[in-house]
Amino acid sequence: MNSTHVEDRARQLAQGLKQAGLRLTPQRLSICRALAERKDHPTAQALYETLQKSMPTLSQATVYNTLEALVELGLIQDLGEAGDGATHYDIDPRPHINLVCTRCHRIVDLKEPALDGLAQRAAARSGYQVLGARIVYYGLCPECQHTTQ
Amino acid sequence: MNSTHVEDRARQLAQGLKQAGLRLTPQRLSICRALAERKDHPTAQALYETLQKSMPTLSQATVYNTLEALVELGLIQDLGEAGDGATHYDIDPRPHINLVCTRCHRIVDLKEPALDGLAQRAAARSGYQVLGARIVYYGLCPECQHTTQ
DNA sequence: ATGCATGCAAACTCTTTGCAAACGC
DNA sequence: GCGTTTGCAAAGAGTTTGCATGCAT
Repeated sequence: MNSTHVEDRARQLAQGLKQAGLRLTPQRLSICRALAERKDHPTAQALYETLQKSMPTLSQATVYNTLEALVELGLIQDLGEAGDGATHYDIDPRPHINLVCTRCHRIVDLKEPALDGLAQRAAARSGYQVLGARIVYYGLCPECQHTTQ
Repeated sequence: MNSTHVEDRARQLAQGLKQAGLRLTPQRLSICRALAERKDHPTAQALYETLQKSMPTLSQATVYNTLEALVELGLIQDLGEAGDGATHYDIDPRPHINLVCTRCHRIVDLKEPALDGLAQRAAARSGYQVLGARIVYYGLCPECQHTTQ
């Protein structure tokens, strides 16, 4: 997870958008770069606030639109909300478990081999065309278990 | 899934609330019964609208509060939103796959033995106290795959 | 040059909140 | 009777929308 890796990932996301026929605007590039730099599971608002520092005219709509496009392309995951009412995104599109703390709203990833191929099997059994996954367990993180409130 | 089963399930939910120290109000009983009768994965609003016919003074807050209590007790599942912006609930709390159609917003359940014990293993590996799950694949249902829009 | 994308701000919808009245236990 | 729960309505927050302007290709 060095800076080269971050740049590669940003390029992957941007290339994905381009190959889908979307234009590579400075805003979209910035969003892809911001996503690749993130080590957490940001919300649209969090990305917007971060990006606004270097791009004051950026609008929320652009952030939401770009995230939606990336999700539909399967390049990032839409994790739903984490107890804070806002949708969180996962930069890693590979199937894995997301552990959400409903108290501090932090999310950690967990590699889980049992999930490999599960989406394909589910698709075959149900007839659904599966476009994305949301494998989330929610509860309390180790830290929040030991706090009174 | 006959009417006896529905009544049993409603009683289970109500008993769960009672054992948690919550009072068995007519509103809560109605919500439990409405949940047990459902064969789909309703939103809070959908339940509210259904219940309002027989209980005109019921407030949205009560529906939201009761659903939140049932989720925290692990009696029902909070599936997050299904592409329509509203949170859907699953009456069945056992671990299984939920297939969400992002076009018609229908949700189907899929039994999946690979999920058994997964929550416990994830909890052990991560230190999280796991209180609930949200195992969702989203995509297009067989019907919506064959519609132009 | 063409038409997709952006910015802006208002609108929309789901959900939550506060407080007085009602009622389960 | 006590303390929780409800109802009501307004507030709150995340997200979406519409349209004129701007820019990637």
